[in-house]
Amino acid sequence: MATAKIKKTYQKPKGTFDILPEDQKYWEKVRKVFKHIALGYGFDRIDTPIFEHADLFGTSAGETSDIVEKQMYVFKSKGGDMLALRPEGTPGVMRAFMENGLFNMPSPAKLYYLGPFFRYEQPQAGRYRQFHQAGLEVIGDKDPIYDAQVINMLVIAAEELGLKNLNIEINSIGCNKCRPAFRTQLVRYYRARAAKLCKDCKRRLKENPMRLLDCKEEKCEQLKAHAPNLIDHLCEECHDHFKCVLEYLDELEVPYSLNSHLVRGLDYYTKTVFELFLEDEHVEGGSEKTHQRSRLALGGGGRYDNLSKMLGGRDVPAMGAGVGMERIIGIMKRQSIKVAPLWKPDVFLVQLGVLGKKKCLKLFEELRKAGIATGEAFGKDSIQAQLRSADRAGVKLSLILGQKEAIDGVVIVRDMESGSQEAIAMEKVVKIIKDKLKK
RNA sequence: GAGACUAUGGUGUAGAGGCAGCACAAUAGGAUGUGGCCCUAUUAGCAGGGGUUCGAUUCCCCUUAGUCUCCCCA
Repeated sequence: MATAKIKKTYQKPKGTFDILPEDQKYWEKVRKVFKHIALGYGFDRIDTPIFEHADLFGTSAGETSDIVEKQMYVFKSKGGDMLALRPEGTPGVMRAFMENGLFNMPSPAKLYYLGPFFRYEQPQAGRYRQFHQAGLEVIGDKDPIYDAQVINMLVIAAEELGLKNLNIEINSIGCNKCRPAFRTQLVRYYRARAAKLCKDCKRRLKENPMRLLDCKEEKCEQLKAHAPNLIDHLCEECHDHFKCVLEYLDELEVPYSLNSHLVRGLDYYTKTVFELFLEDEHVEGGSEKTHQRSRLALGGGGRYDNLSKMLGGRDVPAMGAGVGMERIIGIMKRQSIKVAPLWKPDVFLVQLGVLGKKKCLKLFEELRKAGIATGEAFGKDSIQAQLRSADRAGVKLSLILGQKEAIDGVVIVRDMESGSQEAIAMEKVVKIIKDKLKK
């Protein structure tokens, strides 16, 4: 596909991509919808650094999480500090919240962000080493109503972008009170059957037993079926919390399904965890057409009541979510969801001769100030070439300003569809064009 | 970290062990001031390295990149 035109060492690093002009409209659309929704729910924007102290992520996500173990870009800065490109958004936002004393703002703080994140991985469908996420965080309130609202916002945003067949998978992974007991039971269950586990799970059993629940190896799946169930072991508080979340989701008519094996890979999560999926059905090309049904994760999140304390702060409950922008855009493209171009000229300015060219420069300014999208091909001097450009730009009207017209103080307005032309006095051009475009 | 497939102008493609073609796009023109259709010209390609061969873009190997699966997730 893309052919090497430049030296290999100058080419883009693996897992990165350029967002070319033709794609910008999708990005702009996603950003716009997300911002609009965030504002509609009273969220304020926050931007945190692209890199942070590596420990911030290590402590929050857990040293044995995949993200920290093998996906983080860590580097030593000149001062000797170990820094890391942010692999996700939540720790940075929580850090900013604590560091800037945002708990003194009206509580809870409702924050949103958009930006690039970095994880070292094998690139594949919708997965890059530099990717973009849009995120929401509600910090400072433990009420389950925010769990539901944040989840709902993600669904609303996806729907507004034209995505269909969305589904939330949701689970509760308990809190510091109930999870340890559950974990003990889980370990006991699996230890008795350790011989049947895949090699990854043998490791998980020692390091992070909760993750045993989302292994997809067949033999582990079989064991999972009879493993102790998280939801049966929630303490009263967690149980009630979860029940409330589900009731609120019902009230909002958010489509969801329970998934007792959803645990998510980060240590800071408590209680509610969820992922947003799109059930995508598409036809694979090739000689034998096969209907592929795939579940694509668009985003996810959960409650993280422990994070603040893990980072050495006071006890601050919080709830957050994020979506992957390239995944959303990928689906928008695959489903041919129409997005309006960012700019399309309404009129085209055609200039002829030295004097005409000069006058056009001024006329262009007036048109632009009046909010009329104006195309031009000032570099071309032949009328043919310019009209050809006008045609390709798909404008309704062309304005022709040549030597003769410049002297007479008029502009020729040509209707590109009918081919009819009329000379209009320079002073009236802007107004008349505005009227014509309205029709 | 494990595996599968792919690699021809900017894009999409054809091709054969012996001169690399087509379409689209781009650029310049087409009786000196009028677009679309059309015509002419120009620009531009076998990912990189090695091997087999008289000769390799074609066959073989390696590298790289891309796509995809597992893993994990966004």
